[in-house]
Amino acid sequence: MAKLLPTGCCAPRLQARLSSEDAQAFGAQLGLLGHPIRLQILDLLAQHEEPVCVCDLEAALPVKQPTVSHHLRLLREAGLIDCERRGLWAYYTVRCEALAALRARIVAHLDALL
Amino acid sequence: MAKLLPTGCCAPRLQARLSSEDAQAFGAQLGLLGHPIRLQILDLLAQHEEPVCVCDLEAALPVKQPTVSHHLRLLREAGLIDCERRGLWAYYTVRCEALAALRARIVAHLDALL
DNA sequence: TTCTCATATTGACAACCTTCGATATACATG
DNA sequence: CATGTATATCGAAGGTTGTCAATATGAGAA
Repeated sequence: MAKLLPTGCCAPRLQARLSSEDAQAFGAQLGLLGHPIRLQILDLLAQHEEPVCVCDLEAALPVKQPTVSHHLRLLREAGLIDCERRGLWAYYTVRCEALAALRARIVAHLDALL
Repeated sequence: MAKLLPTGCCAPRLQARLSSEDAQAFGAQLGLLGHPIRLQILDLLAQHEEPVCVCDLEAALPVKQPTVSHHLRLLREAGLIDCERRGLWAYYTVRCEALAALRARIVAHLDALL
């Protein structure tokens, strides 16, 4: 008589609810958020109604200007912040709607795990 | 008379609500969550009441066994999952309380940005 | 004990990320 | 025009992370 459970362990066959593509996309969003400088940038922008310019961000952060610009670019490409040029200066603001949407997505994903 | 605004731009002086240490810690938690394989592992564990063994996870994931073990270890060290050995097999479960606590922390942080 | 199997760990390599100096771009002013 | 300033981009160095083959560990079976 053949063995019924060749591997010996229990489960019938696991299948992911979360596809690799979805996991990739969601993971990328979480990963983008999961960086201390980017978190601090969002925090600095969020605590001021008025747009904040790069030199002020640089002064408040423990990294140099090219690094600030780099993270601002990533946040901008993710749609989480907006940029507006005024003369020499570049002023940034949080895109509240985008952050709220991301928040909702995160909450939904986490709730699916409970 | 001295120039009042040496740099020329507006803001008085920005100060982070979020300290570098807090940003580091919170970023690390988000970063841990922000990986497709780890998201899929949590999803697979969460969708089954009963503990799931490593070989079943491996079969459902697009990476080899040592990589699965590696991510399981990270999740375990973060307190997000529990491990229980039964004979040859190792069975994993999500720690719902820990996930719920993480969820609450994330929601609180994100709400502070809106 | 010896064998086998499931999982963990090690070690090496590759891929990716972060950072910053140097440089480019763009705008204002003289 | 030339000069100065704020920000963006480039390019390279260094560090971290992900992956897997090989090996170790530990438990059950013979």
